[in-house]
Amino acid sequence: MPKKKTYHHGDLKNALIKAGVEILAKDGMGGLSLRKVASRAGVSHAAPYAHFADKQALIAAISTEGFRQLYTRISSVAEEYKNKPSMQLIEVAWAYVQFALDDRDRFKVMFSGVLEKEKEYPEFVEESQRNFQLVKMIVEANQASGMLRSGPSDLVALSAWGIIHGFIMLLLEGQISHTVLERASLRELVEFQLKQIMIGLDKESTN
Amino acid sequence: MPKKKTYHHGDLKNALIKAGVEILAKDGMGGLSLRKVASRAGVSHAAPYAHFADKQALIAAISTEGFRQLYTRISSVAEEYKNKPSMQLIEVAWAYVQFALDDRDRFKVMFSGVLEKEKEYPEFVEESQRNFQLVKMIVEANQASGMLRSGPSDLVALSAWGIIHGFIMLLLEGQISHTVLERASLRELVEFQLKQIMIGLDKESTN
DNA sequence: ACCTGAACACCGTTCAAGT
DNA sequence: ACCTGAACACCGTTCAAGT
Repeated sequence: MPKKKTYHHGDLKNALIKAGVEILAKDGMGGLSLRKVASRAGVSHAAPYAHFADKQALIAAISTEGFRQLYTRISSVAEEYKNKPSMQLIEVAWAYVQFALDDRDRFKVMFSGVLEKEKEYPEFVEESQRNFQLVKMIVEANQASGMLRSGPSDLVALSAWGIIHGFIMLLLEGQISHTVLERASLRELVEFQLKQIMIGLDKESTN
Repeated sequence: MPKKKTYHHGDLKNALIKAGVEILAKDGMGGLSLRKVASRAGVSHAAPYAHFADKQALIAAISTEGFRQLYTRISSVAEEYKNKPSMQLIEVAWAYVQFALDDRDRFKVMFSGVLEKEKEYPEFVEESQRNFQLVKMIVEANQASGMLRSGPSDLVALSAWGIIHGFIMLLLEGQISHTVLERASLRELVEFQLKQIMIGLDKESTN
């Protein structure tokens, strides 16, 4: 018979990332321990150290993988609405909000400073920059189609990203007041936020 | 002679909050342990449990105290620029940014979901809502003086807060690209962000 | 090369006991 | 009422050893 299994996995490294994402979704950041991740992947508590220098390195890998998925989703929505300039920005923003809501704790890990010394993880930095470049390109397309004011595209991209990112952060933190959330759907709130920086939309859109 | 000291403190509860803030500033969230806080306050590791149900309760108290200080700073700046409508919003936003930068890790604790089940801490909820009400009032004053578009003041307040909050979060997370940070000062970036939602400022302000 | 089991220092939390 | 010291379960990390 063939050698069946080397020890446990062909690819423990990715199995650990996957286990980490699952634990994050179930138990949140407070419940994410390296020992639990190892156990869920079916190996001893010391096995992860063959693939990750420490807990931070696993968190970096989880974040990096998250950025890859975010890029895929955002770029496919941007492509889909390429010929509908009036909707593209809003749909992209909405996809970003959904990404955050789909997996709140992974989003927090990516953006809330759980990962310290992020500079030490070049893949993490690269993936996060790739996402910003994408936003910048989308902003440039929206400036060309007259949906956004002209101006340095990286600064305008920062505004657009910031306004949606701030909204999500306040939302995830439960900082958005009850009365606001009762009056409008999340989708409407996102549109209202974004329309603040879009051109020719000085009318109120929500009451 | 008088009884000298009961055991150690007259007010261990506040001494623990203070010790927690100090450890947070020095060692960050990862270095904040209840045992270290107790030790810094000069008591045994079990003493905090006489004043806080658990570690989360101490974190809630630290956050609540942070919101109190934030309110004090924001409202005093708003008062100071009450008769200078063109500067008020920018100065308030700048004070918010400085508050975050002064004590990055405390800010993260307040806004990055380290505190789970925040609903269980009524003082925390109350202080955070008090801050939002303040922003709303400032927005209303700015609408009255023609600096901000009309519209439901709570939604506009959410936009203004969101855009600055998003900027800070991206900044603290190191997500703002090198090239952007080289071209403009933080102060200029904050102004650029805010001018996106202010009236009659369609010109570019930064190059 | 990849994984295990024992070991160490540290942590959150509980509890009986002391004043 | 306020605090201590011992105890327990859990955690991150290291290391000698096994295949």
